[in-house]
Amino acid sequence: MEITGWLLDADYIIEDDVPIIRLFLSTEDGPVQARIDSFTPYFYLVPAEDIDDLAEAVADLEPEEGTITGTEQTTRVDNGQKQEVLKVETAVPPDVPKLKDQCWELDAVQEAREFDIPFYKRFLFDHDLRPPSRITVEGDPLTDPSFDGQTIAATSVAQTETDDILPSDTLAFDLEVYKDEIIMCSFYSDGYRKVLVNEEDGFEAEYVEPVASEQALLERMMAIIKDRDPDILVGYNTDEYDFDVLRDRCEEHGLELTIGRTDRRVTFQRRGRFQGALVEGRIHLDLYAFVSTVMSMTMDTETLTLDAVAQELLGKQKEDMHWEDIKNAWRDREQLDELASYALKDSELAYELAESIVPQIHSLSVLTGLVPFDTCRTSYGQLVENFMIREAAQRDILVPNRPSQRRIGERHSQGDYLGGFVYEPEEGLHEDIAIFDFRSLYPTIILSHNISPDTLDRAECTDELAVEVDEETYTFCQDEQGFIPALLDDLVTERYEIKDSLQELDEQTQAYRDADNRQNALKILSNAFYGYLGYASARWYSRPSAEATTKLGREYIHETIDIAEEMGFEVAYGDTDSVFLKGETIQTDMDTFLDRVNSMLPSYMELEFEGYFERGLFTYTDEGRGAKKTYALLSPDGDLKITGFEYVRRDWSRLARETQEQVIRHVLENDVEGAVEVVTATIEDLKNGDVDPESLTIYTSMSKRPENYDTKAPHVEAAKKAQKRGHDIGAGDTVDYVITAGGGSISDRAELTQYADDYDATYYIDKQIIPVAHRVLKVFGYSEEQLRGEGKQSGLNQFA
DNA sequence: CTTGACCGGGG
DNA sequence: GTGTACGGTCAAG
Repeated sequence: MEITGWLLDADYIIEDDVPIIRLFLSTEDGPVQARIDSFTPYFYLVPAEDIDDLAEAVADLEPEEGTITGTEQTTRVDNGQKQEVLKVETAVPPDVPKLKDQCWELDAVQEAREFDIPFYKRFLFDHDLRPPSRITVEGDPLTDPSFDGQTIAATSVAQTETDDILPSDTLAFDLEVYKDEIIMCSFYSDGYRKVLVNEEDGFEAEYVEPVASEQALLERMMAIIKDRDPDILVGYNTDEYDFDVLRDRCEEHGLELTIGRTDRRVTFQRRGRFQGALVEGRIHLDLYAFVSTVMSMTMDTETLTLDAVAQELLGKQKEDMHWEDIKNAWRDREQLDELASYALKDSELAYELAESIVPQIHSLSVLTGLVPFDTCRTSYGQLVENFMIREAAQRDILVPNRPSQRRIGERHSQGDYLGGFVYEPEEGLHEDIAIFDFRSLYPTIILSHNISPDTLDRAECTDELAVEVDEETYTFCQDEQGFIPALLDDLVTERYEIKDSLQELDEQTQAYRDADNRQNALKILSNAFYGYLGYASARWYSRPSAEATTKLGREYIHETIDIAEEMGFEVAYGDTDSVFLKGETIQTDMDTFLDRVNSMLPSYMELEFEGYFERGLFTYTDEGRGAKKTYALLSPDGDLKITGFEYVRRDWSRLARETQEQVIRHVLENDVEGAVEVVTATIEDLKNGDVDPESLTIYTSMSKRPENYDTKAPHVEAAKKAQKRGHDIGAGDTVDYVITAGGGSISDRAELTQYADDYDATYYIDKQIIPVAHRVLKVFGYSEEQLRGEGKQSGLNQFA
């Protein structure tokens, strides 16, 4: 029989000493497990000298551990050169590491290769499967009571359409815990809301289901997941928190945590510093894992709390209930419906985040060939590397070995190399700024200059590109396209095509969203190659390639600046791939400028017009030089774009942040006096006690329990005082406090916001408002004293 | 200035 | 499990 379905996940098991690949599918007729028993584990040996000598030595080998089931002489491409290798096949995957060690000791062996690629990945890469798109399997039905669905013994597997990606069938969940016991478990899905509550009385909401005990809650929770049987299970920080709790509590009650489609319990896959909770037969995605590893790079928020991430991506907030309130409410059995609603909200946010994030994970999976479980938890470096390994398999390229710890240390100890060029701005206000930037600068440099470890310093080459970096000269052979440029060629070309086609699609359609996710995945991956070349743990690490890339980037920016200056524009600022230009004729001469720059650029590279701004503010550093990476821009429609002002952080009060934004806005609207007035008025309000203490709150997280601090710090003292009032504050809690009026040190007067009846105006003026305002207004000659409303001559700080 | 410990998210 | 992979910040040395 033949079955077509979306490939959710893959793994392998060993039965009767035979490795069996298991593919978990979702089909229109329900879950399917396809088992393949014909795939053989293998690795490669590179001969020290002669391939026949090597083959003979391996044939004579009597392994102490593991079984060699066959060998084959074949040819692969190694660092751009043809290389004869011996493919060694083993009985089971665990034999591979054992046998490669024994083989590597043979004199005839130079080195072993491709011995550490997990068996299920090897299978997916070699068959060019792209989870979670659709595949077709052929074979006979099989009885397997351990799987909740149909099982078939597959004899053939093939990818069908890669653009037919798994439709959403998602269940979000979240736990609430009090004193190490689960008190609530919420679920959210399309048309489904449920909060299980370990408390039988007092709840009104229709979605609440009371249960009699924690054990009953766990049993009901597992039953709900099995009953709803979702392909995808999501949550926020579920790998490191919720599943940890579930494991512990199930153990406590003697329950098995089985919520997958097999009879196996949830397993925890250690991967360096993270663990992933694997639910067999489904895709468990921890949205925090993907947000923190991949998405945070392009996000504005500094913290990756569910609240902040939902705020930025969805424009929505969690309900306004603090952890302290939750504990108290539960302890006193008060506001129970608010509690349930809070619990539900977290699942709802996770579900809504999943609607936008999961398709991105899927697109990256289709591109890299990783299963969504892995894509969700993989760093940029691993994403690139897995993509390269799969492409290497398709091109008969021999994958380099991972560097040893010693080698990684050596790479680190080489220190940093020069990055992008940053133009030091002249401080003050600049008018009429046009910003231009290079479209995908580093990917297009690598592509158009054929920068790659396998084109570097080639012995026989007719067309060489020399790049001088410091004292060194690196040459990249232009005769044939290198491995990395070839990959980027595909990625960049496809992305440009999709970007073009997007313009003809309606944004509301699924086709648009699919194409947009695909182009975003292409962008994420292609932008990660440059970083990968300089990543010390990379198999294809090439510091010369990374250095040459930034060197060429600096050259292109300099040439762009030269052309701009020749044309009479003034350069206000520039950073790595962008230039900020000024000049009365900038609007009319823009096309000429772009033409001149673009005509000097090689193919693929392009300078684009990014935007026009009426005014820009640049500050200077304490040394009196133009501050790089710190500026504010005002667009013609009144939008502010603020970059790098360090006071715009959570460890500053909201009043300070808002004051700085207002000051910047006034200054950009050519109203410096108005900016000063904002400061003066804010100071007056503070002095008169007219400011809401909420806007003075400062947030700091506790790294340890309050009593374990040796030093006296405001947040620690506030926490200690709160403890005396009966609060339970532990390591990891975020403390929100206000500096109150009165005598003693700052720390003595720090109180949790809820207990702050007043505030210390002097503190907020001197330590919060003046610094953020002065940061901007010093550019216009204002001293801190002047902003405080004192005569410059006084020089005394009366508030000290 | 360099080195080592700590931290992220969750309740 | 064909295991075990981060990067930034901050206090101490």
